[in-house]
Amino acid sequence: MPEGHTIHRLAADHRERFGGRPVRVSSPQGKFADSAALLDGSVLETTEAHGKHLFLGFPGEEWIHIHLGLFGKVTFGDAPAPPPTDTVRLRLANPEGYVDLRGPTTCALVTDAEKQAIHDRLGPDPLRADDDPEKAWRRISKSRTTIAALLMDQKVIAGVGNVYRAEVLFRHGVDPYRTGKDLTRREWDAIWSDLAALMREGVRLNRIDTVRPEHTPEAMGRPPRVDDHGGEVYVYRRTHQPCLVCGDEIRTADLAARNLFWCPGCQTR
DNA sequence: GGCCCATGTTCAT
DNA sequence: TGAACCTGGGCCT
Repeated sequence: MPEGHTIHRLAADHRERFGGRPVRVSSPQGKFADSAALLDGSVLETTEAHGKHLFLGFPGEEWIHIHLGLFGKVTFGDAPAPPPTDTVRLRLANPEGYVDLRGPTTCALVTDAEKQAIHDRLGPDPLRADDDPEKAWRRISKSRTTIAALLMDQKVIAGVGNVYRAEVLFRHGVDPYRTGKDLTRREWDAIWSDLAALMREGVRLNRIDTVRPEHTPEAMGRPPRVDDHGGEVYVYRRTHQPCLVCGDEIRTADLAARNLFWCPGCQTR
């Protein structure tokens, strides 16, 4: 379930449960074993998220760099920690609890300079208070690529994934196939601030909800429904279902090897 | 048990 | 553009 909100939430949860104290570090699965041994028993000093990248900071400006990819999962639990299964890439533990990381694309020990290089190649993140949407606008406003593809490009904007991409375009009535060049400054500003608000709410609730109160099935006089991925959304994975707002059939298409979802009735701008 | 799919990214062609 | 990588859940037989 990894879009940017998940990673920012993980940064906060790791800090709260393990920050400021020594942690046991291990890699039952083995791929991170050498680095785990180096860090074992040292203090987790800080945590940070940028887009979908998570950083756990240890003394000596050493960081565990984690990227969940499509499959990565994190499980927190209270002590006593159960014996780890053989897919646990990283386990952190202290007397109160543990956290297991499975299936990440990346789990590596990096230096401060290597961490900085990662920040440098990422675009601004709506969840990082000091990040500047202007940086993203400079690229978008010059690009002939579709806005749907640009929103997924982490060099342009960091943290947006397939769900937020689909949902924010719906909420602004924007046709996903319009190009970056064609977007107005006003539209971009509205999209950025909406993403910041939606994703902040995503961090708080640890799920993606994008449906405005006036469009919930209850408010629209329709039967209640449950999305199969934990949040309430307008278009993501709702192919062939009627749009909550206009009733048109939600469409899907392949775009750059990812599934795109949109409502042809609402997204006409 | 096997097959398909997924909120992601990188590398080879 | 396609394959590869990392894992688990759902659905099929």
